Amino acid sequence: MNSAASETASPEVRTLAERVFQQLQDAIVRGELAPGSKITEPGLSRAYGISRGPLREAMRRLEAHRLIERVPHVGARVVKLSMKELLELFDVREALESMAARLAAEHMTAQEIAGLREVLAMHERQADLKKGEAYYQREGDLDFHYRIVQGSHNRMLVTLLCDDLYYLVRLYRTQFSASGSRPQRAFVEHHRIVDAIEAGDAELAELLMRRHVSASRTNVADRYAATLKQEAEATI
Amino acid sequence: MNSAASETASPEVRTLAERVFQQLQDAIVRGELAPGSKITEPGLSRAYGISRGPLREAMRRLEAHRLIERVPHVGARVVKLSMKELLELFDVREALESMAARLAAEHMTAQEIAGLREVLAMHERQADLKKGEAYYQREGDLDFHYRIVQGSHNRMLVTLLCDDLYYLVRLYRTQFSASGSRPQRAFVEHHRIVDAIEAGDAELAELLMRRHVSASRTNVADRYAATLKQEAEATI
DNA sequence: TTCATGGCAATTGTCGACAATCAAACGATG
DNA sequence: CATCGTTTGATTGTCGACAATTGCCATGAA
Repeated sequence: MNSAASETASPEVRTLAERVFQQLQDAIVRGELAPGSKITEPGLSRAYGISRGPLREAMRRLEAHRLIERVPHVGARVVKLSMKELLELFDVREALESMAARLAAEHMTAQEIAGLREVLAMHERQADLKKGEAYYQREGDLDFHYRIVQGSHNRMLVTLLCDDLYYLVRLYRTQFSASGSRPQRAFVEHHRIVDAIEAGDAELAELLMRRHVSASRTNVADRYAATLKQEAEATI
Repeated sequence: MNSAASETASPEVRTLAERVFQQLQDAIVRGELAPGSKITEPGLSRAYGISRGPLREAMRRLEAHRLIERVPHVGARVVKLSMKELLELFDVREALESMAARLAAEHMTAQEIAGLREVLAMHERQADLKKGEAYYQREGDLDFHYRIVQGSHNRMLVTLLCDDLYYLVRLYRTQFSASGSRPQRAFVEHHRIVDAIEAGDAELAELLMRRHVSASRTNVADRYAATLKQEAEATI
């Protein structure tokens, strides 16, 4: 099939619009394009060395994924998540991911469950080695949730969460420079969720995932409140 | 502001791409474009009298809304919902709408609740007058759910359900020529949900909505199974 | 008859240019 | 000096044309 492993890397990025879409998506999620900053078509066109045609299609897709906001005849800017919208996102995640956990408990294969345990073990190892570095762990956290969603075997759910919402979650982590937060408790909760899934206890898996996401939500909200308070004290 | 009420009707369809997007969306949902049929850019370009540029952007948006499926360098065709995907859609709706009901019970204003009761009363009147005609009722059913989602005051939830998934629901109703189905029970369930919302009982509202959507799901599945059986007998 | 191969037509992807629209800078006027 | 209208500059929306890729069809060989 493929003689070498180089080439254009990704599996099927046949079109320019597709490639520049992924590049822009990455740039936004990684914070290289500042949130709220205005992006112009001629500017990006020059920066990426392509015409405005494919670029506009890429921007349409970014808009559909809620990574940029467009106003007709005015322009587009990178989304700037407010705390309100972030909490909204958590509500949606709570609803969808608890459903995903329920379906995962019903449909996940033994092989998929084994892979899930593997991920969990790797997290534990990392937590032992470098206790401070929360970055890898956070990426791994997303990987954990990712696998459960995939385990639901519900294509629509997978698309919604993995293709749409998870990019927003990652975007939040860069925009709010989300620090680690409660690793031990999260580990325990993850373990219990996997146990429930392995036991085929759909109701329990759903309940635990719901609590897990909800706890994460309140944790974020508390942290944000603390940050606000801290800023207020600093300006006194 | 506006001297006459004619013009191009819709409030802010300033761009050609926006207009043709809505027209295509309507045509697909209403079944005028057969499901599974291939749509070509030159064809639609001629049919709607516009260039391929705006048309491609409209098609990108249709793809993002899962109303058409595109393959690079090959073409696009109108989605053809399978029963599996339809049941998946119901699972997602169950998760999101139960959450919406919970939030609605917490955040809906007295005015919004009054509007909801109005919708319910209108349904009852219609059910009394023309008992057979289920079409209006089905549209009204969507209106009922629509208002509760809006009442959640969660913008992300509103976008997901009203802008994305409800078009798929309507598409299913045309593609499967979904007949009325269980009007009385649905009425009762609707009433109880509104009661719970008005009482501010979030947990109950969530539970009732979950059951409501779930019951609708099993109803659809049963009907489909009956249809399959009927077809099998016809071919004997 | 069936399968492989080559060419051909159609469609998609991409580009550059023109027209419509908006935002801000500038100047005029009360 | 503030406010409003005008003008200018840039950006977005739209269009037609060219290049690249795909699928089909005919032709020929096994």
